[in-house]
Amino acid sequence: MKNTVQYFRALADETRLRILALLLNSGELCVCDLTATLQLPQSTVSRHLSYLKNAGWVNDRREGVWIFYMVSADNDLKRQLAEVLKERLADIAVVEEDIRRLASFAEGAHCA
Amino acid sequence: MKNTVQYFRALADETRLRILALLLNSGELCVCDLTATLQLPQSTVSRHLSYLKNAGWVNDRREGVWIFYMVSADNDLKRQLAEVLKERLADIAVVEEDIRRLASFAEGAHCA
DNA sequence: GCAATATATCCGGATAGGCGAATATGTCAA
DNA sequence: TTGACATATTCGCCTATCCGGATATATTGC
Repeated sequence: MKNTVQYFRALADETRLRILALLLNSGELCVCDLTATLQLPQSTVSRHLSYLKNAGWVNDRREGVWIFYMVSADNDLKRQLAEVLKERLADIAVVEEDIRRLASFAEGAHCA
Repeated sequence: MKNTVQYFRALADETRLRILALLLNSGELCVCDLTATLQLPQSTVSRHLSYLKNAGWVNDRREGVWIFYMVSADNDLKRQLAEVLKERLADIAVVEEDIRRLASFAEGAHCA
């Protein structure tokens, strides 16, 4: 039960929902892409990523200087929720903008 | 977006998940049945019901002295989440016990 | 080793939200 | 109108979590 509550607690925040929407849309992203897309302070983005990781919602992978995050849907509940999020978040205006903004960055050209 | 966050915030608490699991299982229940089943102080149950109502997760209906609560899944997101909850919460030990305890009460014999 | 970049963590301060005993409100029946 | 019961709200207290600037900690290339 505690895990279940934690999964939902992690979803109870606008920034984290935006992050998950972007990751579900793109597969994986590094912190700098997320920071640029969300237009939020780097410490804020990093803190929320750390929260999502602790809650079991994302994994990370280092590649040189960059750390890429991806959604980890490794049980039935998370899998089903991820499906709902992928389908429903895309309708929300802020998320639409985020996805558009992310797409407008040059491919593979991470960070400033 | 604010509504979406609020839906998830309402799910980010063990007591509220237990309440929703019971309501999804039974259709509707009065506060005294919930209090007896959850074995929590009445003020706690009432407070969480009020939270769920504000968040748009439940509706209530008065019948004499009793107030019955039922899940309100009146949009796609809530409908899909309710489906996931109904399927997934039932596996959790605490919820199984709750449902068993509720069933053990005499039918229609509300409250002490 | 040093500079540059990416990421994580620390800090102080604000706010939300949890709890349960006590109390208020609402409804019915006699 | 009074008593009994169901429900809601108030209260003080405590913990979690948010924020973002400042500061650490990688990692890479020179």
